[in-house]
Amino acid sequence: MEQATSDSGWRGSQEGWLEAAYDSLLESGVDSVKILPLAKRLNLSRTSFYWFFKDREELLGALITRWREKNTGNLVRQSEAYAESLAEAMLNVFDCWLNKDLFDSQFEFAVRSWALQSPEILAEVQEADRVRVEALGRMFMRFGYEEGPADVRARTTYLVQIGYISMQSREDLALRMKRIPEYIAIYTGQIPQQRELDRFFARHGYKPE
Amino acid sequence: MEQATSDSGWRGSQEGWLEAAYDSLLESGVDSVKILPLAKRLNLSRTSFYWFFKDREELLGALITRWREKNTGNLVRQSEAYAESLAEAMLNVFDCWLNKDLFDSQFEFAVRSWALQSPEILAEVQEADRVRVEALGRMFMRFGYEEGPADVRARTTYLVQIGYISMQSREDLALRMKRIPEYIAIYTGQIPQQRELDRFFARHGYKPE
DNA sequence: ATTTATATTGACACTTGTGTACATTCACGC
DNA sequence: GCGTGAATGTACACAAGTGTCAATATAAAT
Repeated sequence: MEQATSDSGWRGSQEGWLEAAYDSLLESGVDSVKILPLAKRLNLSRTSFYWFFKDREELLGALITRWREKNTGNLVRQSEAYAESLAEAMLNVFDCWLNKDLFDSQFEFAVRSWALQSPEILAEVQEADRVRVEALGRMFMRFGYEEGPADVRARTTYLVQIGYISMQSREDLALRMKRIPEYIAIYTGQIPQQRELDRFFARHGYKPE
Repeated sequence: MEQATSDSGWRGSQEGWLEAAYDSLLESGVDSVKILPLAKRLNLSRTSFYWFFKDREELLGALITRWREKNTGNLVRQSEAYAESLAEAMLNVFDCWLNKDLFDSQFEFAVRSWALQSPEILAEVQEADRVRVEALGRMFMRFGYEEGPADVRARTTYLVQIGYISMQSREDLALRMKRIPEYIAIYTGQIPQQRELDRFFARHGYKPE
């Protein structure tokens, strides 16, 4: 009979292997996503894997789908969210950079690194970049920018974040928050209102001194 | 007796293996830098490798040294070069982004991806980031910025470029040149002088319409 | 011609990974 | 308790990589 996938008494599951693969990908890159080590981690026999996935390829495909839906999906959504000013709209986008549920930076970096050794993944990443920059460009245009300048500003916004991710630096929340108003000013040419910042800080559980 | 390393009648050499390793690293990442495939590429026996290098580790170490000396070395040099205005100084830095001899973007990306699977490389990359951002920060300070704002602007400048590299996009020279003045304006808050731009365009062999 | 340092090779022993075939175990419905 | 399908495990065959060793080749110096 069919079985609810979770909590069915069995030790393994699609999700279990996928989660282990995800962990390994983030920690050490695609080449570490090998069935043998995952099996050890899960305390399962290596070959048990093949009950859930056809082969390694299928597992890697599942990882990419997960990445695409989470990161690109949420970034586009945030860039389209309601806002009264450009600064507020930008702060909506910044939610992504501070909330792991909206945008998974480590996942992002791991996938971009993966692109180096796989043309298919490279195509995926470049398509994602295109979609994201276009979404940000539309955001600037909603607030009165012409297409050209909107594009350069969208790129600056996006590239700084991709660069930041690529630096893999682990700065604390306070330091990052302190820099936010200055970044907003550079990207939008606008000083954010204090109440906009307060709302932003509040929803990220940050209390400025 | 001692022998000039190049053109000594032998087929292999330190440089030969290193060059092959470099090519493979840029094409497909560290995990592709394997002795067996390199040997095939060089039409040499695999084991011949061990005459020039102790083991794979030593080869990878040589790659890192090459990267450090080239990319970090030149970026720091360019940020310290003579300039009459901040915009001109920034254009000196931009030389790096347009001249492969000064800054090797693909190499940079490959090394950053490598950092994902090796704590030693991660430490190298983070040290490089620190050194580079500090050098850029000093450049802004030379032109009157206070330490705080100089740091944020240095970061923006640097992060956009790292982000650009991370996008692995292959845009043509004309498109990139067209965006330069706007980027300079965003980073420095200054409009570059026409003669500064002309000098910059000229030294990169670009003729604006 | 002989030596010598430099370079190359094949054979060996080892490790880590893949995927298939077949047998076994387990939880549950009847 | 018995069967059934879902899940796991064992055994096999294979591929690609590492590094060591002893044997051999090559160019040049004497």
